[in-house]
Amino acid sequence: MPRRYWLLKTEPDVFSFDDLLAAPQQTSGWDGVRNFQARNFLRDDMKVGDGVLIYHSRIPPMAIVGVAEIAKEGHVDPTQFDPRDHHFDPKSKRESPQWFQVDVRAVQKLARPVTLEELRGLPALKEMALLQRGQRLSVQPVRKSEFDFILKLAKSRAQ
DNA sequence: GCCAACGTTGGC
DNA sequence: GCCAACGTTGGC
Repeated sequence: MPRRYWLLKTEPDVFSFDDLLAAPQQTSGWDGVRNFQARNFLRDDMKVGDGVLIYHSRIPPMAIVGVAEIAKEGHVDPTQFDPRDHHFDPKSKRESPQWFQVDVRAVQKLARPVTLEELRGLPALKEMALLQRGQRLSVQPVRKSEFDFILKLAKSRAQ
């Protein structure tokens, strides 16, 4: 099975790439995802060693800011059972959990953020999920060509 | 803060 | 199973 590539969105005021770098072993559970399509990627498709782009949404500058990798494959997201947690799901039963997470380990911060604005209009990325109209999935597959292109972009125009 | 896009819920 | 109402995402 060849290595696959993904993009994970996060709101940096909630959890940023710097927070991931500061975590023990630079690793964190990617919990709180409450969308079935995204859940299926987390539970079924992500494998240890897969490459991950971390994207900051909502707070400007919206940008891809770092690279990570899958450190642990899909396992139960405990926040679904915690009534005090923002992501609590009263419909989730312990014997049949609905929501899953992976563990993600930081690999490197990009030399500079690659902004959404910059990504738009690049022919090499015109099919990238992040850039499609109306998309809002927080867990997205990324092509190897797109992953490599973005890493090169971050280096080539680094200040 | 606005609102388009889209996912989910629930009445029927 | 349909679909209107509602809630959320996330760029602007």
